[in-house]
Amino acid sequence: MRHPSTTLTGAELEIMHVVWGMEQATVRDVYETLRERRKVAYTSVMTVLKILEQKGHLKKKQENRAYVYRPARPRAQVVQSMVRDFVDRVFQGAAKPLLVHLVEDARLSPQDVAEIRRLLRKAQ
Amino acid sequence: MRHPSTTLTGAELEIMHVVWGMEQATVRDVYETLRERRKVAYTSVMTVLKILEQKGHLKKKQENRAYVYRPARPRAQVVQSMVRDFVDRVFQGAAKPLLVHLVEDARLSPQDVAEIRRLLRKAQ
DNA sequence: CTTGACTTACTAAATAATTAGTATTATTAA
DNA sequence: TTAATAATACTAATTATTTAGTAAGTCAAG
Repeated sequence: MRHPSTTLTGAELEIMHVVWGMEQATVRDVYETLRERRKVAYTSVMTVLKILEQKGHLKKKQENRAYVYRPARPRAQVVQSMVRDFVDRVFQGAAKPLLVHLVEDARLSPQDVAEIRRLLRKAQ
Repeated sequence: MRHPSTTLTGAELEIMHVVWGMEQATVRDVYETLRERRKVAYTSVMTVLKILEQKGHLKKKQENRAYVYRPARPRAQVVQSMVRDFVDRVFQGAAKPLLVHLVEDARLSPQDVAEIRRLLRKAQ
C-alpha cells in the first residue's frame, strides 16, 4: 500500500490558508470566508475539509454540534515541503536559480533585502 | 475571450525540461529520454507535445518525416511566471517568506550564498 | 411535540490531466 | 512493388480534482 499523495491541490491550499488564518475553523467558518470572495457550496467546502483530514493535514474534533478542524502539523513544515516539491519540479532540486529569480524579479522592500542579507550572513 | 491557462501541468513540465535540455526535439527524442526513466507510450508523449504546442509553449516545424518541436518562448520567462504563480498561491504574493524558507532550508554552497549576497547588494 | 435550521454522510456530476490505443499515411529497405 | 518501419491524427479510457446535490439525523425554539 502507498500512502496517498500528501501534497496540497489548489482547492485544498486555498482552504488551508483559511484554517491557518483562524487557527481553527468549522465548515461554516471556512464557507463564509470563501463566500466573501466567490461562489461556492457549503458541501463543497465540507468535502475538501474531509479530504484534508484524510490526507493528514487537518484533525477534527466534535465540538457542540459541528466538527472543528485544526491544522495537524505546523504550517511552516507543510509550506517547506511544498517549496521543496516546487524546487524539485521546476529547478530539479537546485535552490539557487530560484533565489536568483526571486531576487531579480520580486519587488522586495529595502527592509526585506536587508533582512535576507542578514540571514545569509548567518548562513555563511 | 480569455487566453487559456498557460501554466504547465506536471506532465507538461517534465517534457518541457527535456525539450529545453535539447534545444529542439522530436516526439521520438523526448520519448527515448523519458523511457530511460520510466514506462511511457510514444503516443502519450505525442499528445503532451501537441498540447504544449496548442498552449503556445512549443512551436513545431516539419523536418523530414517528423515534427521538430522548439520552445516558443524563453525558458526564463516561463519559469518566472511559474514562480510568480507559486508565490501567489502559497505565499499570497509575498516573496520574502519564500526567500526565508529557501535560505533556511536549502543546502546552498558557500559559493551560492556568496553569489546571492552579491545580487542582493546590487539590489539594495 | 413539531417545525425549521444546521450538520454530516453518502453519492455523484463535471472538469482537468494523464495515458495510451487504433487507423491511416508516408518512407525506406529488400 | 511489397513488407516493415515510423510518423501523425483521432479517439478514448483512466485517474485526479473540483464542485455540489440529497437524505438523514440532531438540536433548539415555539
